[in-house]
Parts: sequence; C-alpha cells; structure tokens
Amino acid sequence: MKKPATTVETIATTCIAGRIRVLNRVITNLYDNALRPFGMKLSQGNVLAVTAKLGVARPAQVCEILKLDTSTLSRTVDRMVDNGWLEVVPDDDGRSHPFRLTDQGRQLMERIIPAWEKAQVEAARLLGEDTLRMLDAAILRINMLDEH
Amino acid sequence: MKKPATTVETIATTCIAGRIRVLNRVITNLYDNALRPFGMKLSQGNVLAVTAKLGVARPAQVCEILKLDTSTLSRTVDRMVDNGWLEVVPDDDGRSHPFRLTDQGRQLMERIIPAWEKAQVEAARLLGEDTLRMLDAAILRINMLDEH
DNA sequence: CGACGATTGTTGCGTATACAAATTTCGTGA
DNA sequence: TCACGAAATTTGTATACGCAACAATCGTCG
Repeated sequence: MKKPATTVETIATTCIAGRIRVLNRVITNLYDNALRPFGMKLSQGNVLAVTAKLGVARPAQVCEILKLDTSTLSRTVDRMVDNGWLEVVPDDDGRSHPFRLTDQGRQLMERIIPAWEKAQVEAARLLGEDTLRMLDAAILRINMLDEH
Repeated sequence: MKKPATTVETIATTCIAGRIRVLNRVITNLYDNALRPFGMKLSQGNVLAVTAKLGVARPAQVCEILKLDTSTLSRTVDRMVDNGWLEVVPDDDGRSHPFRLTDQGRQLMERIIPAWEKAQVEAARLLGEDTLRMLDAAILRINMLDEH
C-alpha cells in the first residue's frame, strides 16, 4: 500500500494522455506521409472512409463515430466538397445537411488503398501485435460508454 | 492463407491510425476539461512537465521527447512565456534558445496535480489495465527506433 | 580571415481541433 | 397559428500541428 506521491518531474513520463498524444503524432505522420502524394491527409481519409461505409452520412452521425466535434467536421467537409470528394445531398429536414462520396471521391479511395495498406503494415510492425489487440479493446470500451 | 481484399468500406473500422486518433481525442478532451479551470490545456501541460523534468530544456530536446515538430513547439513556448510559465535563458551558443520554468510555472504545476491525478484515474478506468500496459510497450518501441 | 556547409530556431501557410455563440429549422402546446 | 424550446449545423475565436522556406549562428577548411 504505497502512496505514489506525484511530483511534477514524474508527470512527464507517466501521463496517459501525454503518451497517447505522442503515439498519435508518430502514427498520424506515418499515414500523412503515405497519403501526401494524393493531396490528402489522414483526417480527411477517415471522414471519406466513414462516409463510404455509411453511404449517405449525417454530420452528427459521423461525429459520433469519430468522436469529433461537429464544428470540426463542418469545416473538414467544406474542404472535401471543394476538393470534389464529397457532395451534400438534399434532405426533407431542413436542419440536416447529409453528404456522400462523389464518383471522384470513391475513385480516390480506391487509388489510395495501396498506400494506406503500406502505412498500415508499417504501423503494425512499429506497434506490435499486442498493442493492436489492446487498441481494439480500448475502442470497444470507449464505444460501450456511449451506448451505456 | 487468405487475402484480405481491402475495400473502402472496411477501412473505417480497421485503420490503426484512425482508431488511435479517436482514442487521442477522447482522452485529450478528458484532460483538457480537467485542466480548463487553470487556463491550461494538456499540450502545454506536457511541455511544462517535460521542462520541469529537464530543468533547462533546449527546444530540439523537448521535440525529440514529445515527437513534436520544432515549429509547433516554438509557438507553444511563445504562449507559455506570455503566460509567465516559462522563461528563456541565455546561452553561449547563439543558435540555442533554452528555457525553464518560472516560479509561477512551477507553482502552477503543483496546483494542477490533483486535477491531473483525477483525469489520470478516469483515463485508467476508461481504458483498462491491459491497454495501459500496451501503451507502455508502444512508447518503448517508438523510442527504441530513434536510438536504433 | 572568409566562404561554405551544418546546426538550431522561427515564420508563412494551411489544416485540425474544440468551445461558445449564433443560425436555421422543426415540433408542439396554448 | 404562433410562440417557444429542441435539434442540427455553422461561425467566431484560439490553440495545436507539420511542411517548406527563411534566418541566424557556429565550425571548419582553405
């Protein structure tokens, strides 16, 4: 039964969030480098992928899945519409602004797959199998909380 | 020996980086909320903590530890100097701009500890012990690469 | 000494991120 | 119907992040 006695000097190495952020930067840069030739970054790629899965996507729904603030997604979608990868579709409910992939967006997804797979292999090698299993578990737990 | 046959619809749920980013957003928000009463966000808290550990810190060194681009740190340090938490110290080598905590910065660190600990407990509960172990392992592997 | 390459940071620019506040539209109850 | 609260999204503002280009300083080799 030892009391940890946190000191400012120990926080740097023990902070869970700090270490997740380091991980995030390293891995994100890896994918961003892989996607750069296509003029696309991972954050937009994720939106594209989720939209591909949903068919027609409502912003709130995508934000729920990606745990993104709606204001963040709003501007990301703007850029992707400008790039010709997404298009807004009309909806009965005037408050809703659903969107979907354009043909160009779907073609881009297809073209990107090899680069994405390469980054995926690299990331898996870098992190190790155990880490990947734990990532699955962590995401599961996070998603469970929302449904509760 | 099955070929995975990646399709655009499956990428959303399998992308390692995408899931790490989700994790990062959830956990970062948790700590940012805890630190908000102190006018401080986690990203600055990490710089503060690393600086506390180093005593006198050189930018390149902090960037190496946090895997941050030097341009990002440069501007974060500016803000923290403006806030009175860091001070730049002179150096023989005119290229170097090392910095350290001010008294005010160290006092802030001390005051923050309870809130940080609370977030830390919450994050640990949310992620589970196994995930924390994987985080240790992942960071270790990442740091090993640099030394190689 | 003096030019040149290497080291160390900073600036310009565009995207990503979230909170707070504003906006638009919807549903409902008087 | 119309007024008001709820729901869905956008705007305003500030920080975080990285790449490319620039700036400043240092070492060294001739």
